[in-house]
Amino acid sequence: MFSKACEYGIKASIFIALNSLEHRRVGPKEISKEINSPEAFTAKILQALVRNNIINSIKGAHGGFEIDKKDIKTIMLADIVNAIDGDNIYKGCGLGLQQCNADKPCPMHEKFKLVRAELKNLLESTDLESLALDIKLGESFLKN
Amino acid sequence: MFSKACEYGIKASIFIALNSLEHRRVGPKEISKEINSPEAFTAKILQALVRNNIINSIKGAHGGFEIDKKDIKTIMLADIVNAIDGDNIYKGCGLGLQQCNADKPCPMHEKFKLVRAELKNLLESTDLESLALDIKLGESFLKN
DNA sequence: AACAAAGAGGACAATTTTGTCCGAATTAAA
DNA sequence: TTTAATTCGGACAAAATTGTCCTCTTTGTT
Ligand code: FES
Ligand code: FES
Repeated sequence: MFSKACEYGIKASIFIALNSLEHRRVGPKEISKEINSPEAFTAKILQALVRNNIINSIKGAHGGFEIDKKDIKTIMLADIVNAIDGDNIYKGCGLGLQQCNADKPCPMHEKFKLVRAELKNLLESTDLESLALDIKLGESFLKN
Repeated sequence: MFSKACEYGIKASIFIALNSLEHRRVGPKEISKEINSPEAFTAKILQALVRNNIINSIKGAHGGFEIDKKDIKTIMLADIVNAIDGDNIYKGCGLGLQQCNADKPCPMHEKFKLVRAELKNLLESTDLESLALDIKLGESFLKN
């Protein structure tokens, strides 16, 4: 469904949000440990999230990654997916036609667009804060 | 969403079904032309579909690929996806946890399982015949 | 029997994705 | 001002996916 990079990006963002709610900065080492991902690769993805203004980085000693507290509830999963995997999952044809076009649809178009719309709605309506709070309450987990 | 191999496999199966309804066998050359896919790679995927008993192949002169007419309405998209991409899209965790487990769910679990169920339903309830007939009626297309 | 027209299968190549490493730049603290 | 902790960026490596090519086998036709 999502690329590995995107999965790591989402989980990392949630973990950073969780910590930012408690004014803690975290680095790639701690993040990759908590989300069970390769450290160096995760660091690359964090860089991409920084470039896309989803998370902030503070360089130097006592640095790390954080998210402005006020932004945590306005950052949606869709923002992260878009930054890493692009918008193909929202807009692309399920059978890989060059463009999904209702005027010249692929055989799956009518049914597929419903699934795609539901996925889009999920991603656009889910914010980082609610996901972080679920973790905090022990109702969900970032690794198993 | 699906791998390229799976996209080609679905489109090829629909095209073969369409022709089998009219008692025509088709080969990789014609198939790849009609679904706009690389010929040799498509041939590989066709082999896999044969091994999975989704399509039949007839070797030798006047050979080609076909689907038993009586099977066309009972072969579901899910069968093809399963044969090529496996069942991860139905059963796997959206955030890549080793297993989707409601007792130790990832943060997306509750919402994601709904999308996944809808996708599963789509694939399990859509048969090759209906897709082939749509093409025949000019209501959908295998390339653009 | 010989030939031609197919699919089967294995080896290989290109591309993309995933992952690693290391040096440079930045910053706080001693 | 030195040092240590940290992110940044580029080069590199490994693995998976996508794609190509060539030979073998099978089978209908002559
Ligand atoms: S054309 Fe394929 S999903 Fe719309
Ligand atoms: S645990 Fe992630 S989708 Fe179920």
